[in-house]
Amino acid sequence: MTTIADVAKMAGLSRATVSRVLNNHPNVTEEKKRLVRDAMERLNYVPNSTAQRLRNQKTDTIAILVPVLTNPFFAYLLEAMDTVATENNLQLLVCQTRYDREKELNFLSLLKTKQVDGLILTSSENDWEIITEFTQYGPIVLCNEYSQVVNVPAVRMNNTEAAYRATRHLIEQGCRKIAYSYGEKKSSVALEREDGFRQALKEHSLPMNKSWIIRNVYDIEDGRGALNYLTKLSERPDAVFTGSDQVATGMIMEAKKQNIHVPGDLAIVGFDDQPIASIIEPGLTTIAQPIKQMGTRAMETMIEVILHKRELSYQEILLPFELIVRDSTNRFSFN
Amino acid sequence: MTTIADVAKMAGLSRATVSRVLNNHPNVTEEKKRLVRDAMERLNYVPNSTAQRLRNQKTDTIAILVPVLTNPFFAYLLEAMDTVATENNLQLLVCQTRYDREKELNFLSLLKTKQVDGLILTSSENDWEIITEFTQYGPIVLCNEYSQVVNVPAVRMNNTEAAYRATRHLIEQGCRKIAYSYGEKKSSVALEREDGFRQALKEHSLPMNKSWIIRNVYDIEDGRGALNYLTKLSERPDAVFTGSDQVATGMIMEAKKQNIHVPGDLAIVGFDDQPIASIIEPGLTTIAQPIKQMGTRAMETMIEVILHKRELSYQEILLPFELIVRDSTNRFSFN
DNA sequence: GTGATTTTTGAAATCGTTTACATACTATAA
DNA sequence: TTATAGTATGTAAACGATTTCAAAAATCAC
Repeated sequence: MTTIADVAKMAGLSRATVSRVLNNHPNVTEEKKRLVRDAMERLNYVPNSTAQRLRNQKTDTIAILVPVLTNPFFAYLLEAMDTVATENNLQLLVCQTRYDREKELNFLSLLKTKQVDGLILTSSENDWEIITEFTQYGPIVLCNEYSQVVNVPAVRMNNTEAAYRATRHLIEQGCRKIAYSYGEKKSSVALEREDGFRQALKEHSLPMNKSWIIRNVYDIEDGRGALNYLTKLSERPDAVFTGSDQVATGMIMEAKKQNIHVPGDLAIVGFDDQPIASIIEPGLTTIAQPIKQMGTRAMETMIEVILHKRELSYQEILLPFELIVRDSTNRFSFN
Repeated sequence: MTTIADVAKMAGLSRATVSRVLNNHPNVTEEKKRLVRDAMERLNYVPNSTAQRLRNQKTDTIAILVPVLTNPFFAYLLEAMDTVATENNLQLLVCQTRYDREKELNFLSLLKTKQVDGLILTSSENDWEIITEFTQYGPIVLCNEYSQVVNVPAVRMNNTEAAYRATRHLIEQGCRKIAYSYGEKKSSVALEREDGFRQALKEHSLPMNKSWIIRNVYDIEDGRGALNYLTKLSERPDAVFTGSDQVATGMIMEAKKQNIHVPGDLAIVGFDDQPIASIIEPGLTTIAQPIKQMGTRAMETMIEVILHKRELSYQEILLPFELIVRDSTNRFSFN
């Protein structure tokens, strides 16, 4: 491996001068600059970035914790973050937690071991008290998931409000027995949505049947299972508000298979407005999240801290959502 | 920041001994071990991994170059790689090239600058000669994309054969005027598929109309555009073989909008067998790639080199594909 | 108790950079 | 010419770990 010392020797100069050329310091004569550049060229020299990291005490890398890459919501979120990061010469370390507490802890330790300059959390398996501990090792920004306990910036959507609106929409469509499905039990996202859901039911004095709350559903396959579960109940719901378009899609597909009419027998609302929502038939009513904005703002906030040394503290960036109505809830003019 | 020196001081021992405890070296008395561990605990010490990387001359990180994260094909590929990497205590550095030559070059330099121990390429924008140059800086493995020019392992599918089979299937369905769409011009994947496509046409003495070859289509939106392009032609094709389920999906959606019947007016074959292929109506006939296997084998090959110091040379790992027939090409019993 | 052997520990070099400080050189002003 | 300021370069000490080598301590054999 060719090092700065080799370049220095070949150029007949000291390592310091070579380093100065490398970092565009002033006060290096054009002649020496040329000498150094020639030597670098000849030796095909590239600085070792591990050494630079050690010396400069920064990595120019941000860790992003996501549960899974295969959920489009997180893929698009990452894409947005990546765009901003790249523009600012920062690397992204993409970390898949697979909804696993242990894995998440390991990734959080990246901050401790100084492998990354900052960390963005998009979901979380551990208690907020535990996560709070890690804030002493480096900047953390929350995106999507959030908590007031952890004193850090949070970029998010008002999930309570969104769930409330989605549920109210179902009620307005004439649904009276509404089910709710979500993924992680502890997730703030799921809790908030459940709040909004309950609120809407309460406002209309509708019952809240415990067996209509389904947890641990994440993807299309889980959605199919959830639908099967619902159809086996003695008292079936006439609508379901799901935590994800993936799940809703699985439900619609299984409903078709079982000749359950959507929305006639069962109206379905998804979440995220993923491409799939407008592809499946019937089109899926869903909540459109400002994914791109969320990713962008989260990364920008991180950059403020990392690059511009801004102090980091609790700060809530609330982004707007939109209820997209499609046929999966259209009970008045279904064919 | 607390360093190994702090621990050493508190334990009343040397840095060397602390390091030995850290790395489970033999020949450290239980008593000193305890002393060191206590000190680490008290000081909440964690080794700085940048320093370890510099000293050990390895990063335990593999870079994976993918064009985009939002294409499920690459998301699933990454997931498979991630699984194997994690089991072997390796980190993944996910790099989005966005089909950009410059970006790809920058990521390739990660090898030069010793930021990663190895690199897996899943697509490629630069000439193979350029990529060959980088093999001197560290191990490269090809996955999906491939080339015989670069003397490195390649895990892939026989795309020529797959395209041939898909096209023949269309011909067997009675199609005679078949279009072909792909993304990257230089990509080996696209070239191979075009080969297979041409071969099948030739075998059946079918014409190959230049205006039926559509390039630069990647996603659902591009698929819509491609369909619009085709419908505007004076001589329209009666089938299209696309390079991706995303594109095929876009075409189906736009076809519906324009009242073009699939497969009656236009039969469509996709590629990848993404979830979407069985969700859209009509169901999409497509080639199922062994994504999980591809990712797994590629990462395993890399690990052989990194962890077990196996010599790396050209080696082709060919994996099987499957033609999944659905309604988008079923011209005999469509309703 | 002595010498040989083995185990345990520490001092110092190393990985490849950057930078504070010292020094040498150049230019300017009196 | 000399003092002064400013510019260009080099020396050596970081950054935080690991490891070689040597020395010290413990163990063993007689």
